[in-house]
This record gives sequence, C-alpha cells and structure tokens, in this order.
Amino acid sequence: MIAIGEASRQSGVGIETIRFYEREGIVPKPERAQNNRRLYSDDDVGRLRFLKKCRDLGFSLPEARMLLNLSENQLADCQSVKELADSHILNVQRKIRELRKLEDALVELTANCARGNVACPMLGQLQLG
Amino acid sequence: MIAIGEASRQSGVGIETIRFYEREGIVPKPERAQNNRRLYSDDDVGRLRFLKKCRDLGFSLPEARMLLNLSENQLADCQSVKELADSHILNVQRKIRELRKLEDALVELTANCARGNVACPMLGQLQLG
DNA sequence: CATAACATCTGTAGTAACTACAGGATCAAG
DNA sequence: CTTGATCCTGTAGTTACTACAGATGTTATG
Repeated sequence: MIAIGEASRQSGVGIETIRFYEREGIVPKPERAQNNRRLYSDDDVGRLRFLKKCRDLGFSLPEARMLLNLSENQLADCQSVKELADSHILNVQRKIRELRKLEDALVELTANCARGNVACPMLGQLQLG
Repeated sequence: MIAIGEASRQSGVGIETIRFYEREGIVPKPERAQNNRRLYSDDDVGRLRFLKKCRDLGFSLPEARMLLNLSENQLADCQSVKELADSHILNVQRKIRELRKLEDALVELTANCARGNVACPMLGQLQLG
C-alpha cells in the first residue's frame, strides 16, 4: 500500500486530481492509515491509470467513468465499449474537419497581410457587416 | 439605437454574453434609456459582430479583445494582427495533428472489437500497465 | 533531540467563456 | 387591464481540474 504522492507518480494523475476523483465518486474511497492518510493498492493505481489513458484519448470524464465501470464488470461484452468509442471517434473527426476549415479561413484572412500595410486586410474582413 | 435583444439578433451574440462582455470591459458600456435599458448604436453592434467572428475563428477572448482594440486604432499596421493570427494558425495546426494521432489510436483500439466478444480488446489495452 | 524540509490533510476558491436562473420592473398589444 | 414579451441586477452553475491557506504529520540532517 502506497501514499497518494506515490500513487500519483505511478499513475500520472495529479494528487489534487486523485482527491477530486474521490470526491466525485469516480474512484472508490481508498483505505486510510492510522494517521488518516490515504493508502492505495495496486488495483487503485490501475484504476487511476485507466482513467488517465481514457482522458488522454479525449474521452470526457463521464465517458471515462463509464469505461472504467464497464471494465470492472466481467459480464459486459464489447458492445457498449465499441459504441462509446465509435461515437467518440466521430466527434474527433468532426472536430478535425472544423479545425481544418478554420485553418483555411485563417490562412486566407492573413494572406494579404504585409509589414507596413496601413489598412490591414484581415481587420477589414473582420469588420465587414 | 436598439435594445439588447435586437443587438443580439443583429450580431449573433447572446444577450447574456453581451452583458458579460460589458461586465468584463471588452465592449464599452452602452448608453441607457430613461427606463435604464441598454441602447446600442450601429458601432456597438459592429463591435459585437467583430468579436463574434473572432470567437468563431477560434481566437480566445483576450485575443479577440486585442484584435478589436487593434481594429479601433487607426495607427496600427498589420504587424501585430499578423503575428497574433500566425501564432493562432500554429495552434490550430498543432491541435489538428494531436487529434489525428488521437483518431488513429482510437481506431486501432476499437479495430478488434466485435459484437459478442467477451474479453473486450479495447478495455484490455486500457487496463495494461 | 531539535529543527528544517517535505508530504499530507481539509476546505475553499479560481480558471474560460459563457449560460441559466431568480425575482423584479417595464413595455406593447388586444 | 391583463397577458406575454422583454429587460434589469445579481448570483450560481458548467468542465475538469488546479491552486491555494492553514494545519498536522513524517523524514532527514546536524
């Protein structure tokens, strides 16, 4: 059993974030030592690591929580996981498309900007009715 | 001079957001009618529209505010605008790269998920130490 | 053994950029 | 004159943390 700092190091989840996950009921309350300090098992660290990976993959916290619950449930098959992931992939793809349009718009907007221009064409475009 | 609801319609900025921009000092305080209601001029609406476009282009609120200030300053040439926009373009491009990596990772993770799988390979991957 | 530096505890407040009320006043139309 | 729309102020909620403040406990060093 390890202290919260070590759990943080091993999982990559910040100390404050671990306590936040506990407050929110996303991870179970850990054991406490006699001095009231939190004690984490390997399973606890595993959960934190799992959550970290989900978050790094862009899943929202509620989604990460669902995935964690699914992963602890032996009976669940792939189906719910796959649905969640597929819908998330669609979100990511949509976001990429939006950002690409945005990039195009920005590049076009700045194309005619040159040092010394007094009437900035980008500002002009932004000001148009 | 128009009321806040009409200014919202004409600019595309929500009523609450307009009042928020005013509180934050991003737009000047508008005139008030005798009944204490806000009155907006065409210039005011122009500012709101300008901010809306900046936000739609993904500029942060502080950035949008800077651009607005630059646009009201006749002396400014393109330089500052171009710098801000270029750095923003880099941000957008970085974000796109990140999301593409993320998409790849998700697609790979779900590739072997099939209906009826009892041991979900995606969860398996997420659980790995 | 004392002291300093570090780790942890609880609880609260701050972040970005809005959004959503609550509770009240005012206005326009029928 | 009443109904419904609009407006006012002020406060709290959203996401997912992050940053304290102030107290207590532990570990390392002289």
